[in-house]
Amino acid sequence: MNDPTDPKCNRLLGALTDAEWQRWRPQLELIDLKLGQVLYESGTKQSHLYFPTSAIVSLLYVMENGASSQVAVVGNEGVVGVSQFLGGGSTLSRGVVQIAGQGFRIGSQVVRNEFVAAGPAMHLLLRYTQALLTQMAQTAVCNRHHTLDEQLCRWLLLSLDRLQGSELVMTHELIANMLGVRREGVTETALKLQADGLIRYRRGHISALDRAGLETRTCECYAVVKKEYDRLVPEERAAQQPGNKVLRPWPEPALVDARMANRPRLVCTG
Amino acid sequence: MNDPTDPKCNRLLGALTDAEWQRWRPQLELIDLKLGQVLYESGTKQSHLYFPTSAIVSLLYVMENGASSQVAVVGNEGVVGVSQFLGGGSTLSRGVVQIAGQGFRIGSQVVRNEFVAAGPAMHLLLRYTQALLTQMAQTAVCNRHHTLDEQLCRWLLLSLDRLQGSELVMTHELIANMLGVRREGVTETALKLQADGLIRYRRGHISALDRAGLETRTCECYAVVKKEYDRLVPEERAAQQPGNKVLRPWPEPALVDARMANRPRLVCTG
DNA sequence: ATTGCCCTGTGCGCTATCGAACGCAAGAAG
DNA sequence: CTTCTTGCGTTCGATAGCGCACAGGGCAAT
Repeated sequence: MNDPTDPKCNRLLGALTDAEWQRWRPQLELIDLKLGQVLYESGTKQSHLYFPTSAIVSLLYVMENGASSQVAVVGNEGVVGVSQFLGGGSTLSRGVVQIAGQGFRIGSQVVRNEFVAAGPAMHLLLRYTQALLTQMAQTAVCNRHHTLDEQLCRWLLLSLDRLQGSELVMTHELIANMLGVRREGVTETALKLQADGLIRYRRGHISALDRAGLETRTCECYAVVKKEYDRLVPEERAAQQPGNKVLRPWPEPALVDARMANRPRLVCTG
Repeated sequence: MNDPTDPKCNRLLGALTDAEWQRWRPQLELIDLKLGQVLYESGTKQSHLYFPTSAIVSLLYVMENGASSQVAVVGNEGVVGVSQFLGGGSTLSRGVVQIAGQGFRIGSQVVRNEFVAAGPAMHLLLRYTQALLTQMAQTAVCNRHHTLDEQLCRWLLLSLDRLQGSELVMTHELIANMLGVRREGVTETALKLQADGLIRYRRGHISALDRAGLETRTCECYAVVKKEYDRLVPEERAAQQPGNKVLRPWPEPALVDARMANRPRLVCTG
């Protein structure tokens, strides 16, 4: 914990077995992490993983309107860039140095090598795990920045996607528990949606009448998460068709551009 | 997507290679998932993973005061119980059936077998990933339910933990960006903390004077996440000491009991 | 048919947070 | 030294969501 130029004071590097340590050691680079430095950008390829020793890194989500929220913080107990070994290659957050200091970086490939022994099922499950991470992070940001109206629409759409049919058995009270809000708030919003012909409900049954309408009312969170699931978890049986690579490491250019657009809120001073 | 008794209509099961499918198939059990059924409880050992086909499962966080929030939703695109293969064994959320339907379950060991080929470094990284998941989930809940005062204390403590020394270089504006709140809100709260002698600051430098005091002012989220990190990521070089098992799959009984206490908010009807 | 429960609609006061605006002063730059 | 940037303190009105309380009505069990 004391000498930031000693890799072992990162808790993960310090916990490696001797054999692994010998493999990794020659590849580790000591680097200075400057305040505001961006270690990776949302949706872009990353070439290294970062193990902070004395620095602290924030994982930030930045929304379309420029508002941001931290979803996690990484210091000497962790590593920045889990998407490198989970298999997604990129992730939708941004890694920013919050407290200047030092750390070590290592080429992604070195770490990926520790994962090659396992089969495709494991990699599939890990990509799913990354999608789950994305969903949780987006939930955190959504809870912070979006209105109940938007969130209810998001929730309805998420549920409808996982359903055949368009009716769900669900009371306002239960929805309120899930969203973490008051029951009355759900009632009020649901009334608005019903008045506008988007949904209809009766005592514990909600029917979606106008899916497209719901999509216009929800926040970006819905589409962002859905897109990431589609990227990370193969559609239907695509994975079994010959020539269809299971691992598609980078997102579509459109997504990258969209999220790169609103970058300079925390400036890169390094 | 159509026949809920066909395992392949779960997107993950459907994406398995033939060899894996043959291994898993005999172990898969079709089960009915009833509304409100609890698939796993916060902090407890889980024996199976669940692959929904027509059912939908909510991952809920329940707080000490009984308030709850969904942090993710799992349908036929995913699996419930990632902590089984990430290595933590348990997780701090609760899995509740949100829409009744069907799904398949499989013994945890079958899935874990897909992970045995890899070395300890991979398992270490995966346990860290689970800790990261926990942090994100807790952030989501905290954003929903806790006051700015509590959250600022949490943020300060999280940063202090990852720092040597007790001064951080940080402006109110930057903190506001991280927490996703207004700068004025941070100023106001910081003033209160300073008036009470917990911190002191001057133009971009914040010093913690009374750590214990900060801990009494923060929400449960801080301690919960810290405890989970300590459980999942080995302290210092403990992992290299002979006889010290790296994998400690279950949490301390105290934690289990505390989180079991406030269970019956979504009742188990099944 | 009656009873009773649970879901929904509504109203009211309260608080935390927002959004915008402005003044001040510390400290860096010249 | 002066000047300028940047970070902090404060105010004010607006608003979203909270907590509570209660009334009405659908639905099921008896």
